[in-house]
Amino acid sequence: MRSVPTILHLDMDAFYASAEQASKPSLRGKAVIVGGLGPRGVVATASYEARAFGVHSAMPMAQARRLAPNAACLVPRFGLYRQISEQVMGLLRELSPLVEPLSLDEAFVDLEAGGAAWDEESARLTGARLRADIRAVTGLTGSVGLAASKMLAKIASEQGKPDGLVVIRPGTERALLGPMPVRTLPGVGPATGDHLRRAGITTVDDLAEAGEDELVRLLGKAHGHALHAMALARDERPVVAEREAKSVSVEDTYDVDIHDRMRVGLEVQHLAERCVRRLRDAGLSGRTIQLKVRRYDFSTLTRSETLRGPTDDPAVVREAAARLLDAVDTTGGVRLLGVGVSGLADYTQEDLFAQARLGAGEAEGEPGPVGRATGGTAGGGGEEAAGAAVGEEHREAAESARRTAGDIADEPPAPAEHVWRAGHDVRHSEHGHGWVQGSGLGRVTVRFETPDSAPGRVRTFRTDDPCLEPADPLPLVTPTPQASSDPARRPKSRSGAGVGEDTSSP
DNA sequence: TCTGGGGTCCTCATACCT
DNA sequence: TCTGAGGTATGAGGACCC
Repeated sequence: MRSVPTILHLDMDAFYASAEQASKPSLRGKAVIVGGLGPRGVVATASYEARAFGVHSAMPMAQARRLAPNAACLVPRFGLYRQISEQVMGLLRELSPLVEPLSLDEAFVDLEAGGAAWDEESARLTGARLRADIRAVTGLTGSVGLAASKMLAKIASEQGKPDGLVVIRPGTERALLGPMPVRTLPGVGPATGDHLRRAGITTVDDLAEAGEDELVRLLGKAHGHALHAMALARDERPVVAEREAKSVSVEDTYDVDIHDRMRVGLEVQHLAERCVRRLRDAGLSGRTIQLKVRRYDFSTLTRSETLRGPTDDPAVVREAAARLLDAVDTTGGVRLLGVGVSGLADYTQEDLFAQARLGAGEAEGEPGPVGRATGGTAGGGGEEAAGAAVGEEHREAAESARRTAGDIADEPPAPAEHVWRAGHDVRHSEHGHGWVQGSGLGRVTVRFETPDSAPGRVRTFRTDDPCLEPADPLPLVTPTPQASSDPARRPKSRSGAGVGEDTSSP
């Protein structure tokens, strides 16, 4: 393990909820809960104001609403979060080529590899500057942890939350970790935590004292070794920039359990098609098809089948999923269905045909998947990508509406109309930009405000009002001409002037 | 109180091959 | 020809993460 705290972990504070507050002035300082709004929804993120009521991630939304009845509850807008995430990841990549994103709101950076830090002081300065840059570019706050390993950097950023920076000095790790509960360590969840508690192990010190053999006996080889090393603050995992996806899957939880076997079959077909769409969008194909069924009693079954070769053919995936479903008993009803593809390969069916043609005699160069154009999913123009993401959300909204409608009755298909989802942006030809505060009974309530306006006024319209249409999210910070492209602002040089006294250290 | 969605990794059992 | 050991692939399930 290195002897300088030059691994940085960034964790954006209450990311989805903060993004919503930044985009909606009337929600600033208020309890905001982002998550599924259906009867089986759970909380994805709660603002710190909502957390004060006891609301937290993964809590059933119904329970969250009881705890914080006045909170604003919004569905996630992944298009917006992806946009902001790209801005943040861009700032991280200015520091080092070794950036390992863990999710939209979290990443590791190897500052040493990028020359952005070489000792504790330079690391601290770089971390402080990064936080300032994130705030300037996105309007949001993030917490930074700095340490000599990934595990410790992550623990440090957790300690810094919200809106802080914590450095764990090399040499102090064991003393710091020792008294912490075992659940602090990554990879120790509720099940492992319980298991260890029953064995009398509750703190990191207890883990270290238990010894490697005992931990292997309790938890198995891989987990036992890994946990023992972590308890001794040993973590040699490098920051890895490029990680390839290993599987692609889609799943849906239904508002009401599905009992009708025919309907279950149809849903599986739809899921297979959506899964293939995602697979193709990523320029991938896969060999193993997996079906997931969660039954009425929450028991979960998976069935999988490995094909002779990779495919991205919707018919092939649909048929495999249908075969797998044949082997599953769904009497009693199902609450969730999912279809996934793993054993991924970096080419599509068309490539296979192309390769076959080449093999058959068209002896041209460049046969492999390397130079393949993948149709603008990654790295394309920012605005275009954002538009695509929003479109995707609208498609998902329509899909969700279709599902819900299907749960209620077998009615003839309704005429196409907009689905007004809470929190989503809209534009009114007369009142301008706003967001949906709620809808129902043929009415939609809109609050007209923008990220840089004062809290706006609320108006109610008919859901089919022709003046109202869905809109793309507005940028949270109005871009200034030379923002972030000014090299003088870049935290690259070794002569950085002092930045930020807001740092803390344990 | 009633538990999402999209992933990764590990363990254990089984089958097949050498 | 039979048997067992070991490696590898596959399938199911579970824990964990954000």
